[in-house]
Amino acid sequence: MRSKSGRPAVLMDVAMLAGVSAMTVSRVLNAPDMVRAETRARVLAAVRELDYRPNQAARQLVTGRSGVLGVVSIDTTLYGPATTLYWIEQAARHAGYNVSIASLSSLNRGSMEEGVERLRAQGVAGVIIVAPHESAADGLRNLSPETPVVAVDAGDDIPVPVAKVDQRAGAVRATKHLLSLGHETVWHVAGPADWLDANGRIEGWRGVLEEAGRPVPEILRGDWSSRSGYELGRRLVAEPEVGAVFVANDQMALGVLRALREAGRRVPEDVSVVGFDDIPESAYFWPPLTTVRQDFGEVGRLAFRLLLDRMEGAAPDARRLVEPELVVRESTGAAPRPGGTRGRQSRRGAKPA
Amino acid sequence: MRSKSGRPAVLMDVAMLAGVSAMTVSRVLNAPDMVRAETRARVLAAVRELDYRPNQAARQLVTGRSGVLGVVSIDTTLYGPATTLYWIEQAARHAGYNVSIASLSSLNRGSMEEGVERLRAQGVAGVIIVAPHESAADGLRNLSPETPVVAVDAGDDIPVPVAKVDQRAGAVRATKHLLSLGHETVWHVAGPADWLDANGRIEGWRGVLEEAGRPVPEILRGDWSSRSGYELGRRLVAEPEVGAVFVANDQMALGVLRALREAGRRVPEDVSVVGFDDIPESAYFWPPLTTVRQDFGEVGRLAFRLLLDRMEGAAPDARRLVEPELVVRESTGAAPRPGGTRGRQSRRGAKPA
DNA sequence: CTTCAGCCTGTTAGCGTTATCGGCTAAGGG
DNA sequence: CCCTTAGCCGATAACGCTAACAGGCTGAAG
Repeated sequence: MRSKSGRPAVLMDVAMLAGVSAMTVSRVLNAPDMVRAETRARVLAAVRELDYRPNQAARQLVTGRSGVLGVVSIDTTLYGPATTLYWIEQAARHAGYNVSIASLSSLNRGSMEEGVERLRAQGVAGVIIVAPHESAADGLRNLSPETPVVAVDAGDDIPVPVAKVDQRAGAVRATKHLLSLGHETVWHVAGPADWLDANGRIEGWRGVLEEAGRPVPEILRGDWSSRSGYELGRRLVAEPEVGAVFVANDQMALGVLRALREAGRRVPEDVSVVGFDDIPESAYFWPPLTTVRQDFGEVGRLAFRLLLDRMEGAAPDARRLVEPELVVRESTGAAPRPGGTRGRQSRRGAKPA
Repeated sequence: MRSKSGRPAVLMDVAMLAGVSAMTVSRVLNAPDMVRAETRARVLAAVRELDYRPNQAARQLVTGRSGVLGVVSIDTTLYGPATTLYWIEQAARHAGYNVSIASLSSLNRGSMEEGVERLRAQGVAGVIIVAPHESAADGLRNLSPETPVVAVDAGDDIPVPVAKVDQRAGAVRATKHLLSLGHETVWHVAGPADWLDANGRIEGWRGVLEEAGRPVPEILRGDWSSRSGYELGRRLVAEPEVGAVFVANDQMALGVLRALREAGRRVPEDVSVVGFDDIPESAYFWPPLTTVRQDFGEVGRLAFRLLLDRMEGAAPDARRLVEPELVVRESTGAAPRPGGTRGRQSRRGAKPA
């Protein structure tokens, strides 16, 4: 039943209906054990009768707790950030928190700080930052410490706890996989220069090649999009000796696959390709893509746990890594035997218009 | 400069530093014209000096306005909802609103109402619902009208304004395109039964076929995933007469393409395929996918505008459609001439293991 | 019977902000 | 010269809730 008068019921209305004081109603809601069962039942009945909902603003004003946490994020349209955000929200809800978001449309020097500021003005209890950029890391450094903050996929040199996938380890696995297949070296289509993820993958890839004493080809820079993967792929097919490519995400890998096919290079017979992320579609690429799976869900949950620790004033050391996993499908295969029977002809110009 | 004592500055601190009353400070912040320029300057200086930030909870408590709006959404991991959410947030921010989210993990009868409830308890000024399900529509019907609510992609028979893409029109375009290419009829791989989008697309598709007097093949139900598209695609290749397929989203279309290729059916020579959504990757499928573009950004902005109207008590009639657009790429082509020279051999069993 | 502890409930006083009204000053009109 | 008006500012009282303390009641111990 709705409130009798127009306006929604407040604590006092419930108290009067139940014949108790306002304080008792408050207690029933916040510390039920402290009130006698019979009284409690009467109050609860009144609550239902009036369809009473506590006013969060008033509660927050007096307790200082808002029960809301903020997520500032870059481009939640991308699969990774979107998935991370989703799982943060799930975890937060189960712990009784609501989440407010601030999406950054661009990432110039101050926009991240401004996002945090907006959330803080809202009175959030804590903030999770999903903006794996170098420049975001900059912004993080001069953040006032009043509000607990944790970051997702940020660098190691920032003053807040970080939940991240071990990008380097993922790249290492991808590169070693390719080497173990007999390829002499591995080309790399990387993400944008200011993305930490992109750089972590470069480091892992380069490390393996150097350690194995292999030549390190020049990096090709993409922007995560299939379009850029395609364009870079066309540059790759111009080099007949390219036999293995590690692409920094699955979308770009899709573009690379297409460029390869258009040039008449077979995958994996002529060229092996590894992606990164394991988006749900990549198992249905042609051929199904070997890639490195990132568990974004785990990252989201971990980030939330770190924030919770932080908000409860727990040890601030926690800074953990989520392990990525190589999932081998059909886009990688043994290197063609050098000088083998099957000529590695570069069919330049065979590309259909 | 931070506040001198530990705790953050409040209105009164500013007032004392500026030598005015609290009320004057409040006015400077909310109605600057009402205070003399010289006083205003003094107050503003004090605000900066103390790094004063108004307490939103207190403000909300007294004004009743929160400046926050809520979005309840199903699976923000999907491209459509994620993009819509992103643009809602952009629009909201520019209008000075913050946004809180409530993601639904499942959509049983009450979960949507519960999501709205959670947001309302937070004191949001309005709610946008992104949950294009039949069951969501049910939940919408018995929503108390205290908080303004608008929906995205909902049915026409619900009591709130709706911003949506004209799914039917999109399906009509896709189907007519296929028919105009000479195909006798068009198969349809649909989305889940309780998704309104899925049903709108079915209606458009069926309408065109019936109007043209063509046979209406049985619908194949998927779940939006590439995996389901693949499985359904394998059912399709078992029918040699399938020459044109309209798939309800691009991810499933990817799966269908793969099943077709595995069975040795060429696209578009043997089978034409049209998708829906135009995700960024679909231009790089093999072959590039003909599809129907939905402007999710426009939908998000429109939804926000409708909500704003609603919150300001404007006319509640506004219920507008965003037009989808057919983008023709290379996955559709002329139907093979019936009984033509090029045998339409169904190479069942040619699928590589 | 008194006393004291322990449980339950009520009273009071804010939390930080804005609405409302009223007062003060200075300028303008009669 | 007084009265009005406009412009600016201050005092006070909410907004709805909870923290902290102050009782009242019960039953058991002395």
